[in-house]
Amino acid sequence: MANMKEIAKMARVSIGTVSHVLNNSAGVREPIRKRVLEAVQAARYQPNQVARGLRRDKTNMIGMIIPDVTNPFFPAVVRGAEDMAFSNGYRLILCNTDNDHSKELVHLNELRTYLPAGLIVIPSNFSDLTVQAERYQEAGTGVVCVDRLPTNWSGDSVTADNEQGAYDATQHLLQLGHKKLATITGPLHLTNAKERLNGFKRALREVKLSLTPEYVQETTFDKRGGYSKTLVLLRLIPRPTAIFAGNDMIALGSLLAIREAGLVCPKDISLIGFDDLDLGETTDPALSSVSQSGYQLGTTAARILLDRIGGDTAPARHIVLETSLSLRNSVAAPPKRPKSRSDEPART
Amino acid sequence: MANMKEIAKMARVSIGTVSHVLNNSAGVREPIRKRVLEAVQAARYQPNQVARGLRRDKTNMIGMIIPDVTNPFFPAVVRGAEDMAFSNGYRLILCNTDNDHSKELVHLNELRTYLPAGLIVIPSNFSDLTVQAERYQEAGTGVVCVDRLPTNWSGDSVTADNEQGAYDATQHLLQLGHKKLATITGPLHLTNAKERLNGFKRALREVKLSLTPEYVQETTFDKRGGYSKTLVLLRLIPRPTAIFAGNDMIALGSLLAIREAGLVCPKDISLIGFDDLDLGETTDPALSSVSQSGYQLGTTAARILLDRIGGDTAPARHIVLETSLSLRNSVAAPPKRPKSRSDEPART
DNA sequence: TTGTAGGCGTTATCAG
DNA sequence: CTGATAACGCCTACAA
Repeated sequence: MANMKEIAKMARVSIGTVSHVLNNSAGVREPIRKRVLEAVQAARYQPNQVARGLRRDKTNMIGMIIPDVTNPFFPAVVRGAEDMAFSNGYRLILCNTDNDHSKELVHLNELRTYLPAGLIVIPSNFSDLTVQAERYQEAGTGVVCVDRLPTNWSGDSVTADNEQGAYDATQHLLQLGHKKLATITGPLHLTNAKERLNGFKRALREVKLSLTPEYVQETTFDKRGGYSKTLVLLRLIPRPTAIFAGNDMIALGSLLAIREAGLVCPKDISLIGFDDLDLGETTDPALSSVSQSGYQLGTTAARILLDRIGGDTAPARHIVLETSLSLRNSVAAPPKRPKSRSDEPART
Repeated sequence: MANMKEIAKMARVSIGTVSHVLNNSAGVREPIRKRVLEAVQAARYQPNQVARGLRRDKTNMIGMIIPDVTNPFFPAVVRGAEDMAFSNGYRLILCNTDNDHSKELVHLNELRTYLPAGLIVIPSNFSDLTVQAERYQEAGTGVVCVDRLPTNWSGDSVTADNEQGAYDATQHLLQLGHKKLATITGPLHLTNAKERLNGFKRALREVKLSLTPEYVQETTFDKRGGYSKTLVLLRLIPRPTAIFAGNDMIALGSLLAIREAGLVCPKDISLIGFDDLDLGETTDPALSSVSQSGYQLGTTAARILLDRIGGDTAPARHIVLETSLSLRNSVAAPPKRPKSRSDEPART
């Protein structure tokens, strides 16, 4: 592969001049400049990014650590980050953690030796990120946290307004007349799960509805979790008439459980999710959901990083993106009359 | 960040010895070896991958070029590749092309300057890959093609047995008694789409059913394409009683169109997809599909690459992974009696 | 404005 | 078996 020395020879200039032309680091007289550029063209020369990285102590790569690309919500974030990074000349190194904080640690340590220009992280459960990020900061490498934050995170972050989104969803259910509202939350040590629960609670509080502890079920952010916890909820007496699911995967599991129990959504029970994944459109009924843009989460995170790379030293930014309610067919007013006495509160 | 020089000083040896210990490139006497390792531990030293890459003219990164992470089938491939690569000490640089071959070209050119150890590509439409790959081969960098191949691709490849999978699906429909079979294919310049069509044709040929040209619709591999082409099919007289969709996204679009047309799947019309995506489980009816493992596609591709990196110079390998039929509720026997005369063949 | 040369952190070659 | 030392390709003072 052609290198600078060859280009210099071809253009009959010194290697330093070639570098100057390529980086605009010194005013090079036009005729020479042109000669260099022509040589570059002719040889289809492209600077070796590895050598450049070594010299500059920084590469054009942005590390991205996520739980799992395979999980429908994350690819959108990745894509957003990739688009923004790419159009600014940066490439993404992608690492999966499976929500395993020790795997995250390995990636964190490893990645630093690639001299990335920055790091975008969707932290795993019980992330050590705060400690590790300091080592990056020392090297002048920015770290942006996305979607959920480790406890005590004080660096840059981009999240959705989980609390408000959950509040809106819950309020919508309340307005339809639901009184027996349940929620299936994600792991409550994740900030996004906790915030969503808080939004749910706030909406109930506002209408002075007290929270039945059994109506709050915590599980993992996946279909299986939603399925099993829904079975639990459906056995309760009185049975909830609406479920706010911590995310769409949980909601999907719920839907399956509801169907299997011989109930009909939304006639017997309303369901609303969070994330507004594409696959919510094709379920039956189509899933109502709190919409957040993973793509925008990604672009925003990359944007912040690019600013930091560009020398922005302002205090940490905490961007919170708005959510909106995406209403489809999985919500309706609660059933007028309970089907049987067993649906009534067991007040006797 | 600590470097070799510091470790050498700490262990009171030369920098060369440190390198030898770290790479086992020379038998170092145990006491010294131990001293070095202790220093490495103490300083939490990790070799700078960029410097190493420059020196070796090869990094520990594997470039991966795909159409779009956001497209449900590809993340699985990415994940498979990432897992295999990671467990062997390699990292993935991910690039999206949006099926745009000029964007693919940019990535292909750019990526080379990062001195990747290898490249995994899911080619875009009209890919120039064959030409570009030669430049990689010259540098001794392996390139593996996945899922679909550019025309004339002669390098390593990993694909599913698209032809057989399509054949199996079609045969299943035939065995249920369907005679009016339609298919909605992906872009036929993509090898996987073409092979799937070939499988479909072979199954028909085998039972001496002639192919009605209007029953073959070509479109893009997405929901919208499936939707619009299904509308076309549903207007045909006689109307097909079964549709084999080129992939699950197309099938999803089909399902929506069928529903909208007031028909019921599978009672009025059977539907079978390809890929067996997770989201096919939650549609109503649950989607039958030809199952292929994207994950395995990814791991296999990475495995080949690792072998090449390890010095394997055997002739190009063309791995074809088996598919299986994943039967759910979207297929049934054709309706016994046509609802109206218009469903009958127009033989008069 | 252009050229020269040193060095980024590693590895590899070659003496000792 | 261990230690100097010269690259790898590029950038950047600094000198001319």
